[in-house]
Formats: sequence, structure tokens, C-alpha cells
Amino acid sequence: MTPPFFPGKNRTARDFTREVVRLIKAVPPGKVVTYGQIAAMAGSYLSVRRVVWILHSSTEKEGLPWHRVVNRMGGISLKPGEGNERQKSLLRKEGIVFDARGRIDLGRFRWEPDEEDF
DNA sequence: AGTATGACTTTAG
DNA sequence: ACTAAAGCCATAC
Repeated sequence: MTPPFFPGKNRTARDFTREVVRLIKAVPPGKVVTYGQIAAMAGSYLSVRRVVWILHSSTEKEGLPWHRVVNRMGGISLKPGEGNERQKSLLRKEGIVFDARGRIDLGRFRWEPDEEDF
């Protein structure tokens, strides 16, 4: 089992990584989360860059729903030609709507985990 | 061992 | 609305 996790006080980098992976895996279809949200839930909103790195390194390995992770504006951070279109396509397939500026209404689609998800 | 990088976020000006 | 810089830290080289 995963050991208890203390926001802001992860004992090791591995715990943080494990939390991030677990949280991302827990995102249900049709919902999205932001990088900062993941980082905050895993212990430190300032460590977003680790979340980014984890997505790069563990997406294939862990089979993460990487496309459900967007930036805080509800937009896709990937550049066109580097997965942007693919991500949008995947999200639309799950029922997520993009506005004229290519952003998602986080008020509607943001995943807000319940305690049991932890 | 030191430096650079990263699919980010926040604050300050 | 904009740019710039700081913040975090595991990898890659």
C-alpha cells in the first residue's frame, strides 16, 4: 500500500512521484486536471516541473492519461505538431468542449477528487 | 561534479 | 494585457 502522504512534507522524491502517478491515473474520463493541481495534491504546487518531468518519463511506462493534464488556463500546453491536436482530439472524444480560444471550461471539467480517491 | 532542461505557476512591474 | 524572473528537482549530458 501507499504510505501516508503529507502535503508539503513528502518524505522522499519517490513518494511525490508515486502520488503524482496515482493521482493522474485517478482522473476519470471527461475530466481534466491542471499541472499545478496535481503538484499541490502531491505535496507542493511549486514542484510542478517535476510533474512535467514525470509525464515525460512515465506516461508510456505507466499508461497515464496524459491528455487529461492541462495548464491552469484550461489550455493545451503542447505545441502544434507536438501533440496539441492529438490531445484535443482525445479530450473531445471524452466529451470535453473547447471554447473559441481553445480553452476548456475548468469550472465544468476540472476533476475535484473526493477523499476516497486518495 | 556541474550545468541545462522541462507538456508549469506565481508574483512583480 | 504583457514580459521577466523565481521557484522546485529529477534526469540527461
